[in-house]
Amino acid sequence: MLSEAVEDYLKAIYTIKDGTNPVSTSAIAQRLGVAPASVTQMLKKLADMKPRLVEYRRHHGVQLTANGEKIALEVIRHHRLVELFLQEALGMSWDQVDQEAERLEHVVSETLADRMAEVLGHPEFDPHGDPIPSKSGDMPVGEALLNLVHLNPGQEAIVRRVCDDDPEVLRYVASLGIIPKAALRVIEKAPFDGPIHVEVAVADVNATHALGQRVASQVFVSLVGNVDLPSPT
Amino acid sequence: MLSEAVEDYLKAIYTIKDGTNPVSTSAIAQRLGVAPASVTQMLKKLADMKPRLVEYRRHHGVQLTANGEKIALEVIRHHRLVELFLQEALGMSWDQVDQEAERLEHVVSETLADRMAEVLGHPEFDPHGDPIPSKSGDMPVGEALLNLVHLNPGQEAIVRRVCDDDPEVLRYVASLGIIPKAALRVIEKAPFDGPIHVEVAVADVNATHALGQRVASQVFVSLVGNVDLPSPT
DNA sequence: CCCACCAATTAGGTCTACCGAAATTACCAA
DNA sequence: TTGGTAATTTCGGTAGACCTAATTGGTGGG
Repeated sequence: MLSEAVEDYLKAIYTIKDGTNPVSTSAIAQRLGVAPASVTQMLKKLADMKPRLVEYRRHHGVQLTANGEKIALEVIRHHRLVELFLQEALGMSWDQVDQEAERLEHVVSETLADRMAEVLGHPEFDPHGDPIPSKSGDMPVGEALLNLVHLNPGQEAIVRRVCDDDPEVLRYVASLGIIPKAALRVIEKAPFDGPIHVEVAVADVNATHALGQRVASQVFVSLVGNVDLPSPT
Repeated sequence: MLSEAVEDYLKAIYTIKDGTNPVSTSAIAQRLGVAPASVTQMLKKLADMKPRLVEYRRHHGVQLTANGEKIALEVIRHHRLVELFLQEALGMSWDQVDQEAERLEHVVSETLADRMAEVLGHPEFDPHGDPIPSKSGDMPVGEALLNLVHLNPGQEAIVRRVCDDDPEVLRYVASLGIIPKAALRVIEKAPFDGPIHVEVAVADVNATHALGQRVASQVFVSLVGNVDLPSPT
């Protein structure tokens, strides 16, 4: 059995990586809230494990090996299944489930994860809209998503994902009706990174809200219907 | 937050203790599967914690303080709620839930435990018949229980608890219909610690089984109806 | 009343995962 | 080509929890 620390590092590397570029020591340190020196040490250990979990070149970052990625996906699968289960089966709010899952992901057995997946009907997305890897390690691919801050007035979209980093933000946007599957339309977008006014349908009533940049940038959507104004950057 | 090790020691002390006698170092060592030296070291630490968790006198064993007992009960509550939840909500078999709960008990938050208790209807006993402490730390008291090996031929009883130490045994006795609430009657008891023949009602059909001492001693019952033969030891 | 024996403790060491400070490396820019 | 700088790594240490081996303490049998 791998330690929690190892699982956390693999997960961090997986979620940070963008394309095939190696991931930097400092990015991992920041993500995990540890000192860069600790990361270097751990990366050396991961690169030396019997089944090599990462490809590591000093001063050039790391990449997961196939083995490492497999484990990262298992941890992520557990995390997201737990999140969804806590919400669906136990009625916990979506701003609580992430931190709970952060601890549970390491101790949930494979058979327990399978039971949850079964009960939930082998779901593809967690409460925040993040994809849940299948048992075989395949990530469901949704449509390409746009950040809400990049929409222009008049555009209509469906909320697909809300970044789960900040529980406060989650609670706030949920109170506005901004959760995955919700429909919204951009009414107005103030210049100079000003607030974005969006109209959201909540219980048959449309309400408009002004979202600051900080909040809007956490929301990802897919466009729907007619795309009015192509964005001039 | 207390470490898992601390929680495990407190739980062990609580479950080992009998009456008000101090618990011995070696008993704890055996229960936790660690060396006695490790226990001594940990007991000193527990006795020195800001809120004292145990009363410890060198060479004379330990006792939990009120604080220590409170924490032990919380851990046990989490453990048993998890066990029951895994069985009820996820259909896991009763021989699997203990080891799963062993890991989950340390990472389940208070609010998650409360949600489970709520969903389960504030249950008083776990799948093996062990009492689940209330949130305020009260242990439900059932009837006084007898070990199955002490019953005499002709006596009828209800199974109340099966010791959860050995999953194999759990699986075996469950296959015989011996689970909490099941009714049974002792048919015959071979001398010299020989097998005990019991009749168990399973799905309207009565079947009799011969249980060895090892197995029977794990089963606890409460007598029902007329007590025929008082036991001559 | 003493001693031997067993339980318990002390002493010294390992392993994991952290840290801060000091040294090193990569890389860009003049 | 040569710095300078920021990112990384090395180095020496800490804390927790465990171990083995050696020692000490309590106590029941003689």
